[in-house]
Amino acid sequence: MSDDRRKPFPFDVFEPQWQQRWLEEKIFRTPGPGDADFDASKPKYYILDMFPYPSGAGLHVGHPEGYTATDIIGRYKRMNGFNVLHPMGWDAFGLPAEQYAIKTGQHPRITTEANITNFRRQLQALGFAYDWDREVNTTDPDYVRWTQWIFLQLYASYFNEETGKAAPVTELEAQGWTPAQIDDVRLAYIHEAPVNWSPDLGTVLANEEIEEWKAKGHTVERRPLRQWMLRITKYAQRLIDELEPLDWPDSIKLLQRNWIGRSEGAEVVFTIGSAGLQPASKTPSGEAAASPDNQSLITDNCHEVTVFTTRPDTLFGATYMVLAPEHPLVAEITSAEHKDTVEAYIKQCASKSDLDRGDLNKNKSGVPTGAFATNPVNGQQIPVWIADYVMMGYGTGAIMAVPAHDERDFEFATKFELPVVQVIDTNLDAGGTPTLPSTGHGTAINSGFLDGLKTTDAKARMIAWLEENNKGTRKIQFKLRDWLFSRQRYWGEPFPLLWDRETGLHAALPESELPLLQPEMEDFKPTGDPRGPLVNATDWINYSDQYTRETNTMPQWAGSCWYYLRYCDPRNEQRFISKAAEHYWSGTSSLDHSSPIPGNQKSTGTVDLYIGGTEHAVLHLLYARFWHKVLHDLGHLSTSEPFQRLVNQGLILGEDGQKMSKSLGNVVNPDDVVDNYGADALRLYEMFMGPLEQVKPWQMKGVEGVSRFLARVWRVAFEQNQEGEWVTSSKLQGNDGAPPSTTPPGATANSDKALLKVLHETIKKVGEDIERLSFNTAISQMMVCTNAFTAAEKLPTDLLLSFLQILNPFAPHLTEEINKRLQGSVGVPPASQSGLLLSEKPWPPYDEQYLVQDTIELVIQVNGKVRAKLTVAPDTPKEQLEQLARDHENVQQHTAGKTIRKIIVIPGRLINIVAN
RNA sequence: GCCGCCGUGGCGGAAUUGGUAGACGCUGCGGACUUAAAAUCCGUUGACCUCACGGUCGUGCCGGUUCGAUCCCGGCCGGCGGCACCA
Repeated sequence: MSDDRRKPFPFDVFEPQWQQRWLEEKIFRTPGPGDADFDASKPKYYILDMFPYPSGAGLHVGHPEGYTATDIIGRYKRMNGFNVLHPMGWDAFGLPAEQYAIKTGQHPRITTEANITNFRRQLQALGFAYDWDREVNTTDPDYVRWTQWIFLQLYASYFNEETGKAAPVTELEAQGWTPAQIDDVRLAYIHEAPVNWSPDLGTVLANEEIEEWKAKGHTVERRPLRQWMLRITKYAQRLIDELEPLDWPDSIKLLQRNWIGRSEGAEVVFTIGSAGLQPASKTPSGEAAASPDNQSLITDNCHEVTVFTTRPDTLFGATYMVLAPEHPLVAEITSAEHKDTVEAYIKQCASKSDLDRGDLNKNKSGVPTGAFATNPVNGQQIPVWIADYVMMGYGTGAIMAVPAHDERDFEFATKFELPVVQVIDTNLDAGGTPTLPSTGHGTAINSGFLDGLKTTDAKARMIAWLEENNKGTRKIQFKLRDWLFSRQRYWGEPFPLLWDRETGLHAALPESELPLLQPEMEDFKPTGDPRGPLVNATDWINYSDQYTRETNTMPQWAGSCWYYLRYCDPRNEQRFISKAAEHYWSGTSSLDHSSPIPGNQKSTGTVDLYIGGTEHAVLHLLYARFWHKVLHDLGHLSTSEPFQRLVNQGLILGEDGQKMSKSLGNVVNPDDVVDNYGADALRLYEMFMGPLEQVKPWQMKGVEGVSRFLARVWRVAFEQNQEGEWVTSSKLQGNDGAPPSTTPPGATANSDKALLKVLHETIKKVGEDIERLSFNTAISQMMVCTNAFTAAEKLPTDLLLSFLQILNPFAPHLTEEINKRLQGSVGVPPASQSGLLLSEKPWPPYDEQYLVQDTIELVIQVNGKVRAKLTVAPDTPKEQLEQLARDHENVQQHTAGKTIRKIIVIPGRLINIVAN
């Protein structure tokens, strides 16, 4: 087919040429501290994309959305004198590569390399101004080395409760702590607990990952295993508090806060009579003196159980107690007559999948243990049940049930006919019987010394009472759990740890032996052995006569937790990042100049602007913050947060308004769009679709629209001659002999004045719109300007050159090509004189003098409705405007028979006549 | 169920501080150029009434504040996202 004829301008020829030149001449190389051409006096701007996982499917149109946005901002900041760090890399470890390798028998390194090559080609075909010299790959041995080094920092640290910071465990050694005691506080520790084991994947998964893999059809079950954990819970409070000053969307902050799930309340200690005992005649036991945290056996017939509650003020309303089926005390307190039903129930719960346990929450189940607990506040004997609506993983795995004021307890109490005692009056004035359960605040009743107190005061009073009487303590509880950090995979960073064959103790691999890479293996299929496939690498495991190697590997999150740091100093062999690079790119070096960019003034976070999808709102962004804080505490980083400003791009839907998916056949391939319309058109369309953060559907007709716009820009500069060749447009007017300048000349003719006005309005608006990430309106304004240029009979070339300069960040290929082709004609100096590319030139200033208007249009309203329009000089006095408005024919018609009460004049906008 | 976000023409969207609703683009319609088509260019395109001047309605629905509300407040309806027995 006549493919060439369809191309409205020869993007297929010049786009690859420019991409090649940018690469070969390293136009977008970013010098940093230590480089000969580094200028430390320049302000820095660090703009970051969420690096992709290089899947076999290649780039998706969702990728270039965020990448184009950052590219525009990066190029714009560069033109404004910033030293811009805008890097790209690969999050290349991961289960899909390993699964694919198992299926095809090819080593994951080979497929990963092939995928990266494809991704790099696709990104380079879009003309992004990355500094490819800083490319980072998480599977690269030089990168793995420092991931493992950072893990060893965590391993060798503990959380000092007094300072609220991480510190080396050597401090504790000096204080005479034993190895076992130290292992109890390490930020990286080994723990045996029920985990999410996937038999067909042959690995454990983090809680956060379960859904993703289940959705892909894999099974996940609970199974107790020994796993490496990271003590992120120690940072729960700081992860909440230090979120506050960040320039992140409120919705994402909220998501993180909810995920961390802070609850204030109290722990309350109940005593439970031993198995078989019937409720004793009221004997409030006051002699328990053990720590409330310690649910230990006190005597042969007496146990203590601690519960967590956010409503200690309702303690008088606790009518029964529930333990999680997995609670360690269940077996001990269960009476002989209930033993069979309790054991059967526990078994039934264990076989339930997580899904069932969640789905069936409408229908509560449980069985009594036969034991009774003593309510510490009134000595009442209350029955102890077990039920799976109480979970072992949160709080203490036991609750006091207050059915009158908790929906779940109420439902349970109703089903099993347990007593309900109201202790909060939520509508004192109304007087009627309140509908229970009532979970709101109110006034305490039936509550002894709390009666009459408002909920907030009652809580405080009860906590004070509990603490005075050693029956409980104030407690802050978090939903966040420690991070399950080990995986039973081949394609991940091995843990740099050793096990002593004799003592069974673990130890760090010496730093000098990093990186520790996986051994070459033929077969890394899941073995069913929960130690993972590396267990089969017998030579590799045998470290020495004394030590064997740890066989677990790290999760994919490990590499993405710190990649933004490595970009600052990617080839450093001495450290994960040099001090100088860290300080400069974090904006904390003394050389850093105060900058007018809001995000650059405070140095809370290293990266000035981070753009990516919402899918990482909690996991990656929480993990990276945690690692950053540990490294900060240990003195390795000067900032306390990684990402100062965060923006989430909205999902791009298919043309049918549904999420793109292979099964729906609505997936748009970026390569096809580039082939048919060019890279500039794809970039521009993705920015023109709508606001960056919004979810929006793809429309191929819209791509054609922006392609037409680019063609119009091209035809402002060029026209086709008889032979069909593109030659300089006859409308372009060089200012003969006058020296070329970066700013347009003043108005030389009346016809130029309107063009100058629209150009300078455009320069102003596009700059402002880039700053506020409103790319769609910036493009809209550039279309307005182009339409004016197209309509003009004659156009001074300087105006076009200024326009190309501001369009360059959006459509870099087209603009460079036009600029180059115009050199040496129509008043443009030859390339030999001004060799700079547009991308290397400064952003043009706009001139206020061209923006002033001779006349303005005012709207005249009568009672808020537009009745007339008025064209006047901008400085027309108010009195005159009022008179003009009154005199207007149409206004008089609408005010006839009415009295004018008031005239409101909004300068430059409107006049509103209030009449009735 | 709880928390959060969003509802504007036939479609994507604009209106930046409460001040002309619908910029810009797509689609549709009419025209120019062409033997014809494509491409390009010009005009038009919220609904309704009117020959016209002009008028009425209109930003999910109902109400409020205001000279004036897409924007602020209260109550509903619908869609999307997150969490999901978190005590």
